[in-house]
Amino acid sequence: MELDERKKTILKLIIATYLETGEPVGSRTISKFNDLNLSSATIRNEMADLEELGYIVQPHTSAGRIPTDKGYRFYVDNLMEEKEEAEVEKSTLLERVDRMELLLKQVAKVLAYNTNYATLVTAPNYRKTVKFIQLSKVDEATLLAVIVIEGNLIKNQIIPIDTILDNEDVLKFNILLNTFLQGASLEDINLEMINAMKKQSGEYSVILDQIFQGIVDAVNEANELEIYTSGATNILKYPEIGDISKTSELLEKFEDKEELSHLLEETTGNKDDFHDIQVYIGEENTVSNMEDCSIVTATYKMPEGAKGTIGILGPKRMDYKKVVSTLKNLTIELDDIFNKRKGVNDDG
Amino acid sequence: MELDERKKTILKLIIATYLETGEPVGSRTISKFNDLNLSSATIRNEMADLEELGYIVQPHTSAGRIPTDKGYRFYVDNLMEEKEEAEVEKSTLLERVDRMELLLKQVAKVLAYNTNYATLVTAPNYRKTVKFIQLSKVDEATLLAVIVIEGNLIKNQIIPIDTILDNEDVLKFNILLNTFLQGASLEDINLEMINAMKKQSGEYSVILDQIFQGIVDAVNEANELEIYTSGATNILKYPEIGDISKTSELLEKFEDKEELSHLLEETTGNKDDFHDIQVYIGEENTVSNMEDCSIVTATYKMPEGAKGTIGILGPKRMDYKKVVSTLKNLTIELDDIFNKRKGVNDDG
DNA sequence: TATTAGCACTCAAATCTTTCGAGTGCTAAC
DNA sequence: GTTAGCACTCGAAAGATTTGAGTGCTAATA
Repeated sequence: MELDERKKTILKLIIATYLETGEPVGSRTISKFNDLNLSSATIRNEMADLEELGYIVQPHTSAGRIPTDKGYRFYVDNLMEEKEEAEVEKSTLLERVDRMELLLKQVAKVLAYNTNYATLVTAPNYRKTVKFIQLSKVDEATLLAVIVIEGNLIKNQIIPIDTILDNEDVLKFNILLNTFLQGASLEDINLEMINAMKKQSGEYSVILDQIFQGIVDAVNEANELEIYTSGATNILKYPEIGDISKTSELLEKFEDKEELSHLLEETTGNKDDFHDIQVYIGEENTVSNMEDCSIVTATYKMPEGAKGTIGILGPKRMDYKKVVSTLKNLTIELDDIFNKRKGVNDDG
Repeated sequence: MELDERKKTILKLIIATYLETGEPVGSRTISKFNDLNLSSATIRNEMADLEELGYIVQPHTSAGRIPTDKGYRFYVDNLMEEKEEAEVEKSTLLERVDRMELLLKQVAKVLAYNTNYATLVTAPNYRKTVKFIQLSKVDEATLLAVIVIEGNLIKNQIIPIDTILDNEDVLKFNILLNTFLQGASLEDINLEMINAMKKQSGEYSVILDQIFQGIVDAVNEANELEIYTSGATNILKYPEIGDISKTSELLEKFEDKEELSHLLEETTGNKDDFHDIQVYIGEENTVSNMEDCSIVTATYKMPEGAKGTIGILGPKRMDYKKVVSTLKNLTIELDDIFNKRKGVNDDG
């Protein structure tokens, strides 16, 4: 059965009211909306239909109705109109920063602050290439390798060495490293390349090994999955999770970046919607312990087609309207930073 | 009234039992300890005395006794004998790391893992001096400043510039910067010094300003209070906090580094005990919302007399024995790393 | 045919009642 | 000084009662 207009209106009112109050919504409450002009009895009949169709459910016999996952889904897809442009306060809290890492951390923080939910942001899946590499002699026994990745992700690595090098040696290494590595993507840096470098340099085989080890370590670190989170403690504010042990599990899960990556990886780039905002409601989340949560994700795009994900984790009874519009604005702002202003990812 | 031996024994048994079970301890329970050979009635009399003296209290009329803050204090100061060396499993989980920052993060983590409490570690209050500074040209419009502080704390700063510099210019700046800044403590880097450098360099006044700005930013960042925390979610496991809103407040407080610094700052270097282990019980904590917590702190020392603090935050009903001995071992290990092995703070 | 008033019914939540038992304090005997 | 014995207390758990929001159904109405 298709939902007729009236059923849609009623369903929308039920869900909107429930989102506000968190209490099961009764027929009387709905019948009070003036523009409807229906008695509670009529609403009851409609509600019975909506329940049969699986959009709402009674937590117990003599209670009002609350939305099911299916109900939320219908609401998000068909009923929820988005906030008027005027209503949405532009955040503009993002400062310009040069380093992608800092920018994304900031995004997570601002978003958590604005929404009062837990937020997570992944770095874009762009092909990370070495922009610049610098080996310096800190003291007789120590080198410092600094690797700047495209997007100004910076990795430092202390390399203890046995052999004493003079400045000229270090300079030579720098030229060697930059010749080979500049512009190379991180995946390119393999044994083969290292061997080629070794061949070219000839001498210093032991120390070269130490240096390469350091650089490989740094590169691996740079290649690690980067997820920035913020507002984890907001999870404690979701009363529907209730049980402290459940909350605790959820919180721990939220701190486990490995787990979070699973949460987000399926989301990136499924559709080609405008900013690809997606909502995962309750059981739609494949990760365990998240049945009582919803996750809203958005995709931001970098000039070369690389994409990253921004996610908001909240209770099912989440202010979808606000979250979606906030995310939309944020991704617009981000795209702006990445593309027009030629900021973070400036190739120079 | 002084506590006689028997009262001490009974108090110790009461507290030890309570630490284990978390339930109020009754006279019958204590009378069952063989080596005591006293009836419950006698214990009751003694308990009445101990209560009058303020060491224990009844949560309600017909319940057993639980320790007061004063009781805990007496236990920690006089009754608790520390764990036998044999019982304590050496952690040895600390890997050698070159960078102070990473080491301290690891300390916090290992400690949280071992104790199941929330932990916090402050960086030592040593006079931070610049060990090495390196300016590099990343691309035409961007410089990268890398500053290595004593202890191998590394700060990176991206400096956007307007003027185009050739490599020789950069080299000149590097020499200039290192000449002035190497060995300088962070406090030394003030306007006066910067002006001196400017005078020496003569030209490029605009770009020098940009560079100095970047370096000052990085230095300020390095000078910021550094506190590393771990195991915050363990707070959720303290049942005595109970209320989720209280727990939540505590958790938020724990994530606020500013607040934490207050918590620890009074502790450093009060006494000159062996590793200066201190216990703050309940109301003894001046920070609000922490009345139901205890904090155990220890001091580690660096060769030049700099000190840092390691703290463990747990419920009042905390395993003081274990925590104190764990902290003792850890500080010994840390002192070992800092002093003997000449690791992290190696002056080269 | 759709809507509604009316009414009996349901059931969670709040409140009160009862029971139970661990633990106490006190007294009198040892 | 120690202990057995006993009356007493009071929280926690379990059960009983009340309340009220909400339902479904039926019969009357427009």
